[in-house]
Amino acid sequence: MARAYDVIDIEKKWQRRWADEGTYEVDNDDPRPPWYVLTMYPYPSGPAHMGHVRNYTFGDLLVRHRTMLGCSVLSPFGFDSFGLPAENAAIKTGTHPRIFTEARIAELKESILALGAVYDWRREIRSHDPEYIQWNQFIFKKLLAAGLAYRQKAQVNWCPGCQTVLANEQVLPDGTCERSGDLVVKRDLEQWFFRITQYADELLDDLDDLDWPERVKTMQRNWIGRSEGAEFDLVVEGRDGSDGRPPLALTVYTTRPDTSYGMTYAVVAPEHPLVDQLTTPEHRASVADVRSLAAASSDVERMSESGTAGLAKRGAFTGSSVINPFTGQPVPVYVADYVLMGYGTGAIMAVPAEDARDWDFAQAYGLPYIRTVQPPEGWDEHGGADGGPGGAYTGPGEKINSDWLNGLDIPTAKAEATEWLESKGIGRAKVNYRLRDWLVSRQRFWGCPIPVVYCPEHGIVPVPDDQLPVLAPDDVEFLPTGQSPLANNLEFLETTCPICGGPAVRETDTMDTFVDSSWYFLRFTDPWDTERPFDPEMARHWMPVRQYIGGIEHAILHLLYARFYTKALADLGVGPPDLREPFDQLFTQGMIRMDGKKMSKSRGNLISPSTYFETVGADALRLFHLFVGPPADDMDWTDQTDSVIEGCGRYLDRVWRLAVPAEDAPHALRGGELTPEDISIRRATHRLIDRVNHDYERWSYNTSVAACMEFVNVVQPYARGNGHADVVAEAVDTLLLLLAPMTPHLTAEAWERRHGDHIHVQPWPVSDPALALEETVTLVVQVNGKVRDRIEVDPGIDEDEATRLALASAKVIEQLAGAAPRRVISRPPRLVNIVP
RNA sequence: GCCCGGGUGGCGGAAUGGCAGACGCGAUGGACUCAAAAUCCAUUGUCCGAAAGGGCGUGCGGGUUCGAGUCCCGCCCCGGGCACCA
Repeated sequence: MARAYDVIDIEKKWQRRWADEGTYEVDNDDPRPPWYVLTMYPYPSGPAHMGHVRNYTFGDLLVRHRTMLGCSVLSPFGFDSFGLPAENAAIKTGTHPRIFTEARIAELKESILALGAVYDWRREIRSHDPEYIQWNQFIFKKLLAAGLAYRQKAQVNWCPGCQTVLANEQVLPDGTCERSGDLVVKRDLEQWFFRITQYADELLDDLDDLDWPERVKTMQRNWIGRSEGAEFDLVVEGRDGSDGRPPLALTVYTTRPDTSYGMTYAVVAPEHPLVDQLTTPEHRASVADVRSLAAASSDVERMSESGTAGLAKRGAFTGSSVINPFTGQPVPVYVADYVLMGYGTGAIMAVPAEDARDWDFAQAYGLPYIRTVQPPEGWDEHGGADGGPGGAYTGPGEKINSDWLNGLDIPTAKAEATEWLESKGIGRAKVNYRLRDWLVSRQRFWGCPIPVVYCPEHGIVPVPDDQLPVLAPDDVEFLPTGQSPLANNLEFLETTCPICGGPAVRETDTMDTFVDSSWYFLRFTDPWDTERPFDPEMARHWMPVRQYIGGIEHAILHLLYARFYTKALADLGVGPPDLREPFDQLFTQGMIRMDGKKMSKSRGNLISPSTYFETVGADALRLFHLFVGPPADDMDWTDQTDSVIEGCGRYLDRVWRLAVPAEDAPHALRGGELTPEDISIRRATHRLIDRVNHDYERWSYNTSVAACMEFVNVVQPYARGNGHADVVAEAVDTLLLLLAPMTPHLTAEAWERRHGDHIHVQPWPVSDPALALEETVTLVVQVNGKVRDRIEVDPGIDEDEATRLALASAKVIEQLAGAAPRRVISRPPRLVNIVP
């Protein structure tokens, strides 16, 4: 489309100037108040896509707006440059991941610059740079020394197609690999973990004070999954030690100790260490079947066959019984895969009457149930999950069939039962979490090496600080062997023990890339430091990040890990001790969909921003993303989207023509006294400032754009008619300032042509409260809630006057037809409602 | 199954319990033009009406209120998250 100004040249010119002049570079001793805004650093996958554009448009708007408000705004950028795609590309093409990654970084950086988003590039961080690796490894060693990093055997996700372990988030909900589509299997490997569970309570409690979307906080709370209950021992029948054999007991965890009188059986997980001791000879075969079936099936298979039918082959009686300490009676012990070894104690007391899963299992195996909570009337006739009779009842009610607990409510009975267990010395109150320790080792090349060596004499030995960073050699072969290429590189592998100097081997695993992203925001505050990861004083100066922006897909993993790291670093003395949370406010923008699916490279439904940079320009594309709807909402990219983007370009043309009139344009502007029309334009100008301020504060950019559009609709005819020169100048300058954070190039160029200086170093406009007040207000007159008349009134009108005016309205008199109003609701100056 | 969001014109979306549909896209008509593009002006929820004007309208059914898109109760549909966590 033909444009009113030279979009491409002007955008290039200003992008160059911001870079050359260092407009958005801030020093750590900047005297202005600090304000840290950060958009999640991206994985460099090539040129920016629309999701990036949307993201960085919001971030850039904040940077420019806050700068105009007089803050020193820290706006850094970096690249989350380690990761599997680069390594897979290396396996495929033989190109070293560094070469591949740095080419992608260059492409992404170029499109970020073309968008006109501004950063202090002096602070750029790339996770694969040796300096970042060095401090990443330094922190790992700190965690290791503090016992927050440890090594243990664990089940991990293994993709046979990719010949590598996968992160949990790379396994799709159906249990397949997101890349190859192969079914992911479990493998037991010795792995490195971070002890995030040590911070479970703090991670949970501190959520309350964060200015984050409730949705994200809820997701984190669920993920941490704190549950309170009791743990207690069930003595195996005949194994109380009286016959000379050592006593044997099964420890179970429950959140419902109050239901103990309803225990009709117990269950152990197939992997439970006591299964062999519990299983009697005649049940060995069926128990072995359950165990092998459980070992061979994926989580998905286990879940898909739940319900009574599926359960039939997924459990078996062990032949043993345990004594319910509450009743003294024995109940049978089953092995079943609906109990997980990884949670609680891997064993449960089963109460079919008050637990749906136990109910299903009991139905399948013909086990009895005893209700210990009185269900509501009619429950056993039609209260079941399928609307049929019975079923587990998990609601509130009075305790029954429970001896001394009878008559109590559930919370009281829980407390009483726990106290009883404690007094008898067979159990205790116990808090459990769903949250597991963070598995950080990866059998990959393109990641940060874990800085330890293994010495036959001294075991795990951290690499001394003066030998950091441990860098991977370049001359490796990229083969899909299921091991990091490092394991086949003897030069890297073989080393000496830092303690004894004897032969030792290096760790060949690398760290999860989420480790890299767990503290990069701290490094940004002091990226030049060569003595430590960052100076705690610099972190104290800038942190916490005032506004963090990113996708909802990071609601749990990255945001939880970064919170954990911030707390751990504070405790380890690396970060400021009082910095417990990294991100003050979080904004999660909506995603862009196309044909109902998320726009992404892997789906091949990307729309490239670069074509828009070369046609309508970055400003129009930015304005579109701000205008299209609430930033938090998802948006659909459709056939009509291009028209809307062009509409944004058209609006910018109108702004341009208003701000920079063509030489041959008719100039009818006048001077002299201000007329009432002039004053009403001034009022509109000052009201616009208030509106935009209000909308910026609540992230309502679509309505602030709408307000600016309305304003041009008013000012344009005024300026073309007999407008007053001063009034037009005030209107246009204000508009340019308000638009500057949204469309930085056009406003900069227009401002320079009008004033000769730089709009982005101007102060944000301030409205005159007297002018911003409305001159007259439309009083809506309703009769019985229906609008019958509108009267222009003074904004300061009182109740009686409003009532008087309303009752005097010809329309009202007609509607009332002589009858006296029964009631008049007067809400000056906006509304009067007359009830006849 | 549980927990969040959300259902408003042809479309994207506005609306501290107080004029529903701001703003934009699209569409229709007009001005300018030899013509087109661009630009500018006007109309644009729906029904009745020549018009003035009036009726109906925010997923469905109830309720609270002088007044409900907005608050409450019960449903339906769409999107997302979690899902053997005892």
